[in-house]
Amino acid sequence: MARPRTPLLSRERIVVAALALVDADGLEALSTRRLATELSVSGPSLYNHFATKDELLDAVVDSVMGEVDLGMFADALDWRTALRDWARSYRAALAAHPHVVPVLAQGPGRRPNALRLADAVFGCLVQAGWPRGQATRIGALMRYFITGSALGSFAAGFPEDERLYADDYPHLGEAHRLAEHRRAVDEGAFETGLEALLDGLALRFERLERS
Amino acid sequence: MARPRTPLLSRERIVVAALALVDADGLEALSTRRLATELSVSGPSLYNHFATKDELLDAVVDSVMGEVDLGMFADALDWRTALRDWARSYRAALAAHPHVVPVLAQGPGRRPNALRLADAVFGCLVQAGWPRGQATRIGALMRYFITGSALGSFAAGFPEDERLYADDYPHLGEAHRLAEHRRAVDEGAFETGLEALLDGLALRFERLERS
DNA sequence: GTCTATATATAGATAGAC
DNA sequence: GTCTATCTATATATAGAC
Repeated sequence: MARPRTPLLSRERIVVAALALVDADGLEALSTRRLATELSVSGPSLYNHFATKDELLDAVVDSVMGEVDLGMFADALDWRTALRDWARSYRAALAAHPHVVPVLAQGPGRRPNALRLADAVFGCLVQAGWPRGQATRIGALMRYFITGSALGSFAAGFPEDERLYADDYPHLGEAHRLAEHRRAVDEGAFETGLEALLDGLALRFERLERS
Repeated sequence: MARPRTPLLSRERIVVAALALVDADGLEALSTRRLATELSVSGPSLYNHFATKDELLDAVVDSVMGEVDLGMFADALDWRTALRDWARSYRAALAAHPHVVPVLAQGPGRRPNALRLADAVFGCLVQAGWPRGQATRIGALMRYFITGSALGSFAAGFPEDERLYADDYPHLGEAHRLAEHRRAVDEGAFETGLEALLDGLALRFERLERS
């Protein structure tokens, strides 16, 4: 096939297909061949749009960060409400694409959406009255909790084979039933942890204001 | 070479070398060929000790879980002290081997050390008076926070090139200096988050006891 | 901007000699 | 229990025709 009238591919089409592939079968399933097949083109055609596979992966990762809502920081509510809403949106975006979490947990690098997110969180906290050092730590610890929440289901990690636990793990007698309640357990743990974290931070903020 | 008098390899020697390789260059660097070279044997020799590469990887991952101290749960101090000490030991073990975190965050599976850990944490919380449902959530949310903390450095994720931030990210003017203080930032964030979490959980525990 | 053909590297795993 | 030889599959990427 020669050059088509209108291009078959675009960076966006490629990124969308690549993300779908990663979501379905994991990062290691993202090969240029498979991606090209999915897009009904030949492998080398992709190199007209991305110089290397790494450049493509970067775009895929940042597209996930682009799904995170940052609007709550503009409206300047209190820091606690903004942080809660942001955390939920952030987790939802990551949990929809768990296989990209290990990559994006390496930090923003030069990816615009990731940098925009860091900028918004830090700006909100400083504006609310947190000292810059503390604001940095809060940004970090929130990312720790959220990426950890999206990296893997807690409930689904326990095999459903009841006999596995019986003899050796006295307290795990009901662990084989965790997978059934996967969503409730995982979301309950996230919400409990989020509120506990915010309560703990609020205690520190009160102390700060009194001094 | 024929069968040697004393075996050149053992499961333990292989696991230790494999972990060193993963620590140095990441999970994808763990190939049977490279591992064999590192051990001064030929590739296929490894298959006398592990049936598949997956079986080997499982052993590597569980060896990291074996580094986590669980002694604090036996002495039955208050749950808060035990949880704090355990969290620090857990994070230290994982942070020493960040490349295995995405695998072990998938849950315990059938790995004995991982199951032992889950059993100890859950048992401690229930014994301290937490309802079983709450204890499950606390085990989950602690794992979220700890794996997230060990998955990647927050500080090291920001490029040191000052010009990157200047125009587009008004609040990140000092972000290029984060990498310098990497350890202080990452450990400070972990400690702050850990104490905030424990404070928030303690609030809930008090409420529980009053009712 | 897409194609076919291909270069080059590397992977996990098996067969069978010793 | 280790070896050599090899099978089979798959990867990223380039050259050059159209």
